[in-house]
Amino acid sequence: MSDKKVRVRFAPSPTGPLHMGGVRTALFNYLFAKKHNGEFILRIEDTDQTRFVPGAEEYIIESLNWCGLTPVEGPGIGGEFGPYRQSERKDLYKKYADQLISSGWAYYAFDTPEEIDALRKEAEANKETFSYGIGTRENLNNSLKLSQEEVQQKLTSGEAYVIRFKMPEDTDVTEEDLIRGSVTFNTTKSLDDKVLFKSDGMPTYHLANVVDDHLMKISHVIRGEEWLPSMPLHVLLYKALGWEATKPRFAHLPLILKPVGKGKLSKRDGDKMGFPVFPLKWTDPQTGDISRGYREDGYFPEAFINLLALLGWNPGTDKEFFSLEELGELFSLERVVKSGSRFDPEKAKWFNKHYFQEKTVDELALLFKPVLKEKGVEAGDEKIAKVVAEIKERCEFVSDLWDQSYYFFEAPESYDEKTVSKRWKEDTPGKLSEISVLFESVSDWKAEAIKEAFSAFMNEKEWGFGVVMNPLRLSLVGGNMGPDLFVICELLGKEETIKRIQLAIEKIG
RNA sequence: GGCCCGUUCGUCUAGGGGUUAGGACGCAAGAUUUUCAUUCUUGUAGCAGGGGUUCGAAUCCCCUACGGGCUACCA
Repeated sequence: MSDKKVRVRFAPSPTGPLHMGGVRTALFNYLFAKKHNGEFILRIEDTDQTRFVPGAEEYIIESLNWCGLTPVEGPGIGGEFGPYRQSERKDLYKKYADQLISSGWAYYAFDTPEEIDALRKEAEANKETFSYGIGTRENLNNSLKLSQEEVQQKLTSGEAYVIRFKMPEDTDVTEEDLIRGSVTFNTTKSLDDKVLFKSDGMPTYHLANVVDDHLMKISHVIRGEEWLPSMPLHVLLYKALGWEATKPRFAHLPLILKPVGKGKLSKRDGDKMGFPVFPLKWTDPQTGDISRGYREDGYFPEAFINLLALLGWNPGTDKEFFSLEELGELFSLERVVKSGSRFDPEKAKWFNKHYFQEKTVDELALLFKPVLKEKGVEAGDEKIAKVVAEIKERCEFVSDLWDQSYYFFEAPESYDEKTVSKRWKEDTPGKLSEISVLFESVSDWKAEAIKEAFSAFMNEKEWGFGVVMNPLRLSLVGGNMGPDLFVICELLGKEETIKRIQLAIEKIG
């Protein structure tokens, strides 16, 4: 490996919200940079103006920020290799395309999209695939076939053209992938003459990405496996442009697959199975469709990062929880697995639960307050903290806090039917009435004291604890959930506890 | 179809010639909690198939099957 400074880039296209697979690509780039004291750069690849989606770039940047993957150079940040939006670099690419033409590595092609489409359809009808390149280019409408005069005439008359790469014949292109090892492609067998420069004056991804990586001194190209088939084209482009000596190293990451079924993870899977596939909530500006996000679903960014890091990478130890900083110290491309990973939403929850449990009661109480406000509940900080302390361990998301504790803030409106039929006997109302009388007499309303009084009373009456405790819980909570019964009594307060017992006797009967 | 990449418990993975094939999620059972959850313990389950190479193959090679990606004037 060369000893030049490590500079990596995350280069998304602003065509919509960033997929969690994209976030993982960004993460691995970021970690690789951290590991090697290098630089992590954001570059927006917006060479296709027809696919521009308003808000997508902002979404990408906000997502990276939420995850803590902050670039050192990029749009809105600056840097000495800017601009970092390809649309703003438009004027820069043409000269490289021209250079390739004069050196014989590329040519003008005047075929219209309709003509190519027709050829494609024709081939399809014969169960063949049309490929513009070796074997077909000599018979098409381009500067290889046409005379110099004809080409010149078309050019000066302003006829639309594209510039295509002239793929050399029968050449084996071998390149070392940092994850997969040596990969070889034969040009004649698998490569066509890709368009480098479009008729609208913009470069395609292939040209822009090679030119920018070179100009931005990118040392390592770390991207998804879907780019592996175009690696030989890019390698050849570096050669054709005379940049072989400083060509970056390549690493192609395995894909994230659907939890069940075939194929890579898509937006639909999330909708279908009830988990987010995007880091942040996204509202489609065209259709108004809403896609849920990890952030809005209550995941902590550290959990999201942790689960993403372990999807396709592991440190070779049994350790499973890592901070972003730890990951930056441990990461290596050698330990990235080669095969695609199925995403498991259950394990994602487990990661969040871990980080949830690691939060202090005060931190969680702070997160809980806005939820309470939204529910129209007024409660003092002290009570909120006490409640959170009691129910924390049975929650894995901030949203669970309310589900597990609403009865501390408002009396149950209904009683769980199963619990009623199982625990509420004929003599229950009578027993509970006696308990409420007993509670009236408890002067020191603390869990310990209540329990003591209750136990003494139960022993004196020779009643079974379960026979009374369960319906009592039902009266206070509305179900069979919650922490220690006497703690609930204490937090509810004497008056409210007795009120709820009487309410349950009335309502259940 | 063509090209390329891949294949260890249901899932994420360790292991890279000699291992009782290890861990985690999930699931199940037990313990504990006079209740629910937590927690703890135990269990469950895997080298895609077939040929080689070798004293010995999950591990190296080949074939097959299966999975995945790409095959646009999209990235």
